[in-house]
Amino acid sequence: MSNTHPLKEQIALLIGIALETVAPDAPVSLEIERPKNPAHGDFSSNAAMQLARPLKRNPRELAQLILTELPASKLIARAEIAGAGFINFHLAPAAWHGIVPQIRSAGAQFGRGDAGTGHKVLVEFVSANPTGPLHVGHGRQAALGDAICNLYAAQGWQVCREFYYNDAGVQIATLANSVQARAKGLKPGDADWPEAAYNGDYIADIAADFLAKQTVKSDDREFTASGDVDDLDSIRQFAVAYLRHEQDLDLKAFAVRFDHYYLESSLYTDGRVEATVKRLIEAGKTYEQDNALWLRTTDYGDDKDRVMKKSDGTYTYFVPDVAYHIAKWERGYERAINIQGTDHHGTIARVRAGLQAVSVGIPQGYPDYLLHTMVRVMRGGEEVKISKRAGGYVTLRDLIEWTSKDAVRFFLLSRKADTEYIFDVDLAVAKNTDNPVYYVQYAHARICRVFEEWGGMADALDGADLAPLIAPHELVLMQRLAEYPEIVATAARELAPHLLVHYLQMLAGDFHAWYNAEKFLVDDATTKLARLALADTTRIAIVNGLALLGVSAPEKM
RNA sequence: CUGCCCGUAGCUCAACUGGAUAGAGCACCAGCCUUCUAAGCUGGGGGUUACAGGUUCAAUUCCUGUCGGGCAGACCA
Repeated sequence: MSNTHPLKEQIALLIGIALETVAPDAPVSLEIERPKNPAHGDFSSNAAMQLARPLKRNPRELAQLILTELPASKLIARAEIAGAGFINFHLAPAAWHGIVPQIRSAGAQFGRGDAGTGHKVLVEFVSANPTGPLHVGHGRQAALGDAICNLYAAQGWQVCREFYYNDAGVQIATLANSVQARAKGLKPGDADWPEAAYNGDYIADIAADFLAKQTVKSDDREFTASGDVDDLDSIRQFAVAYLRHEQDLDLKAFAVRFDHYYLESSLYTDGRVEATVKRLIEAGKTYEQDNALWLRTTDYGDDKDRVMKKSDGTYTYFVPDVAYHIAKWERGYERAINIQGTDHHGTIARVRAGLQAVSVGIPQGYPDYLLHTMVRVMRGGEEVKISKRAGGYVTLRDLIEWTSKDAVRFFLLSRKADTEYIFDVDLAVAKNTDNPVYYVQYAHARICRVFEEWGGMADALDGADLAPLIAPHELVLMQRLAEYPEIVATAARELAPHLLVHYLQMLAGDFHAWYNAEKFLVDDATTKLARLALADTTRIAIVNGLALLGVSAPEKM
């Protein structure tokens, strides 16, 4: 199964043959479009307009020549010239019927492609430091990251889902101090409470478990508390393990899993940071000034040079970041995608500069970044800003508990990453057409209900005569279904799952309209089987599409 | 002050990366249930694509400038 439009390619082929005669030497980028206006046919080509200038001829005349040379095909009902020189193709209904058995035999494979076979991609997302529960922004990352991984896997890529975190920096020290203060019985606001501290209630929970000498186990570590309030190292390790476990629970509730956790501290212990600095110095891209070591990031388009090694001898944060990305490259990931908040955009230029400066063959745009904006939460007409668990922010788990995993995923994926999103909790739990996730799932449930009512075996639909499928609603639906593989491919390429969300809403809309206009389980057996086959095709696209988004497709609602 | 992102119907967003008359949903108005889920569907009004130039057969899309919003701009992470 390819990831292109099943019919578009065939039309392009026909035009290509005609062009060999009309304009054998002129370079034309053969793009077949699907016109927005149905009157303009099913497909259209602007080849004649592109050729008008190089050939110095009237585009409509060229279009006529192309039409004359176009090989005959059963697919095309008629082709005509329109507007400034568009060639519009109206397809025969039988051409659309062809996609139904094609999709049904592909089944779960429908929409998958092999463009990425043999290639490895690493997607880094969430990457929250273990200093508190995941908030809604992490939720947006988790939804985006998981969907993008699914989309790439659907194109044949070998995907690694990676969670990177700082387990030893300033913030972890703050965490340890906060837990220690709680363990000593202090509370936020007390005179001795540390100035830089985390104030959420969860800190008190950690302190209590630490004193009780509990053991905590997370996906990537396990630790038993010493219970000694003066043992800051034990407190730190316990708190990190505790919060990693909390985050695991958050991720589990969201049905997101990671293949690998990567620790910033490991970059120091395994010598990668030192090695990176050495490489940069040897490449002549550094200089010393004011007792600090600087990297000439301005050679690679950055605004100003950046300090790598501070005058106190420690490294700035982007040095391990560069070392980490060299490691990604050396691990064989020819493509790396980082999903982060827009507040990180300042780091892009310097990380890429560092990767270029080491000259180890890393391509210029490595890694890719997908930056997302803030999520605000509305409930009962008011913005929700605080939560019981975390204090200052709404957590991912709050949101899932108020609504559902499916709604949170679908909603957070429904907008381009770079637009701000307002999450409407009331809408997410609504059981009506206003709620887009419900609308799509409901279409699926309706199809399942029809099949239950029918009671036959899906196999009976193989080879069904599809000639009765000529109603406008049916043609629209088949046209929509044929677009699915392209949508998946584009959503992957553009790192834009919202395209798929949008598509599924359109598909569900087409189905609901058809369902309302025609009864499927009619007396005429041929018509009945044809309609059931098309409904089954729709079911496949909805199930496959929702699966890529990490959203379930219930059979009953 | 500088850099990046954004600006499309009253609201929330699309627009196949330069195509034809800029599309959906919400809200508003008018309709549709002896029917496989009305938990749904059909129709209608609503736009100088922030503004001004430019590039070309064609601009919401690309370039320049202006205005408005978001995020950054430490030897912080």
